[in-house]
Amino acid sequence: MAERHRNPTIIDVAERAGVSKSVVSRVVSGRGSVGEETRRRVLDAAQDLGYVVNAVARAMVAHRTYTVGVFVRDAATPFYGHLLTALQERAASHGYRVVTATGSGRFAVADEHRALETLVMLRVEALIVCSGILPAAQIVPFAERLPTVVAGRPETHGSITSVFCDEEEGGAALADHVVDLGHRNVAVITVPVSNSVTMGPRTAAMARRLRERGARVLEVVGPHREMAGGWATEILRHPEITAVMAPSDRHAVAFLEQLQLRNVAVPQDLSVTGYDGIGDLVSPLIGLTHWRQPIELIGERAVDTLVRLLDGEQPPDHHQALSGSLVVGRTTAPPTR
Amino acid sequence: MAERHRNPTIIDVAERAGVSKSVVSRVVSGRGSVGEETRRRVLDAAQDLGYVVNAVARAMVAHRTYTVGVFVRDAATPFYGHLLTALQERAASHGYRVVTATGSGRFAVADEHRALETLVMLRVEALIVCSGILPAAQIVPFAERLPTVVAGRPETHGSITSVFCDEEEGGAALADHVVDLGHRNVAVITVPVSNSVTMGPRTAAMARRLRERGARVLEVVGPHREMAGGWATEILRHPEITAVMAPSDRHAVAFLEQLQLRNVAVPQDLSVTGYDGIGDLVSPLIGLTHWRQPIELIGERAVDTLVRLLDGEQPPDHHQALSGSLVVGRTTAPPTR
DNA sequence: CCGGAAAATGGGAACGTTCCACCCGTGGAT
DNA sequence: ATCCACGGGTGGAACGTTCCCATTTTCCGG
Repeated sequence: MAERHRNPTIIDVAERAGVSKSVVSRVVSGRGSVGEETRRRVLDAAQDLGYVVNAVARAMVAHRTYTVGVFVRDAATPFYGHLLTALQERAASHGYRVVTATGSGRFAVADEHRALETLVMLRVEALIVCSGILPAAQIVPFAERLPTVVAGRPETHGSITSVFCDEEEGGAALADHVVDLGHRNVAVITVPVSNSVTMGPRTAAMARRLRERGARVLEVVGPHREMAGGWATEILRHPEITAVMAPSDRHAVAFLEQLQLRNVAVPQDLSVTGYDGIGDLVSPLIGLTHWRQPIELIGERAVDTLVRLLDGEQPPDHHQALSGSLVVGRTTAPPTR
Repeated sequence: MAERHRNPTIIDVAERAGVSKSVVSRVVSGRGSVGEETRRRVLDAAQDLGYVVNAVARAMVAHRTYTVGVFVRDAATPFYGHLLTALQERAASHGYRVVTATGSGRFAVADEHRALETLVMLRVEALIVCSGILPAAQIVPFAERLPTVVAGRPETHGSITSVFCDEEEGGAALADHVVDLGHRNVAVITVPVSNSVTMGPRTAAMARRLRERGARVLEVVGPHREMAGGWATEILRHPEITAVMAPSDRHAVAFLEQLQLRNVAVPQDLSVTGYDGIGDLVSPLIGLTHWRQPIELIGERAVDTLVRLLDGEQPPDHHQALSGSLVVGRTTAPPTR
């Protein structure tokens, strides 16, 4: 099935209006000149028949789809959800459509490769990759084929342009904030770089700066948020710890839940920091101290850069590092012990 | 520009493999029989040339795009973000791709019409409309053209199938919960039906059930979350009010923020309820009492129904009302006065 | 060793546009 | 009167597939 009533074509309209298909094409595509009277007849005929241009046929002959492909590993997370929306809107304002391909929930390289391949099949004109995980090696073959921008994380490979928020800066700023408050024994929930190109460097930066400033650091390895209970147990075993730095807002929230269950008061007993700045949803009410990434800006810049590449221009910079900002909430305070 | 190096075609592959284009077509599309040795040669040639099937050309001749169009008014809200993700994943599991069209931020009917028209241009095979606002009259002309499912809200128009979560049930259940706790003076932040097909009925149901159960109801009209300060001022002017019911989780959170600013303790001074169940992000930590809609299930059902329609079957039901569930958190308690 | 079915291959039309080359009047400049 | 430019119009090729039909090759039983 699924072969519905055939859509009217340019030829049907031409017949009804008593002109050739060329004229109809010129009317609907807006290029070339057509007599006023004829134009009106064509428009009427199109209206009567319910004619709508077929973008598929148009794309085929024009060799252009006005579509950019977005690969996002997990659109369900708020960070990527926001980013996706920003990309979509900005692309639309440039006259491009967005097709999204998602990797599988499980981390399967083959699967992600297939998702990217699908985008190529669809003849997207450019690629935006949003994934803190997909390794550069996977992206390069596609980047050689299509203009590609990696959004939300730095990417050092030569042929790829990336738009991101400097992780060092954020990690260091948060660490400074914590040390400035007077904390000397801090736990950092670290994520191996091999696990996330974003969270790895940022937690590394936190730990480094903490140490530079003379604080003692307890590193708790914790990529998965489900392990928050484990972090809590381990951290609370060290009573000297007065502050905990999480690799993301979501990690921080998961950890806060655990503290709530254990009746640990925040920020009296323990200060907690996050990272990302996902939405106004959590922040104001919970008042999480965090480093805010300008998600919308990242999305806009990524699309703008891509459009420039599509127009044959060189992007101003291969690595566009944007600045975030420190948001001081109510989950951090001077230590009480 | 934007006319990059031409992609290799089936013919290039055929030449290199020393066969006709028909053979290549059969190999890459998997239909028809090809000799083992030949198949290998073709595959090798394709690999060498970096050939990837052109879905545009394929769609043109097959009259199928394997694409469904999703119209969502504002993808940035968590509710629709979740729904979108669910739709995307379910569609993928059926072999369909998803193209999203977004209405403008401002409420402009013309704009939304154009967004839907774009989807028709792209020859999506079916339509999923996610919008608590777009009126049925706007949808009908498209629904007559393409199989259409409205997701997330009831739709009474005959030719449209809808998958939603019964608003009456949720509103009533929440009202029962509040009355059962002993509240007798309750404020409901209502939304006019003209403003939202979902929030209107649900707040109406809340108010009705409250009255049926003998409670006094103060209706505060408040479609926009930015007005939360106003609601707080008005409600706090009525000291007899001990509970407040919001039309959505986001409204509830905005209201909670205001209460926090005014040092009103929840649930001691005031009980608060939400509606939607957006993500595990807010709920566990804030512990908002709310009616949970099965967002993923709505998405899955919507896609499944659409696929059935595409296969020429009749959907089991024009209006698929799903059940939500009451989530009792820590923002509601018996009144203390 | 032959007939014939089955498997493998090739050629061409079709899909719905756009674009190009061309044609036909009309009217102003030469 | 002739020429040319130009607005307005026509028909056909091309885009990259798939599918149908014709043709060739293979293989098997008699």
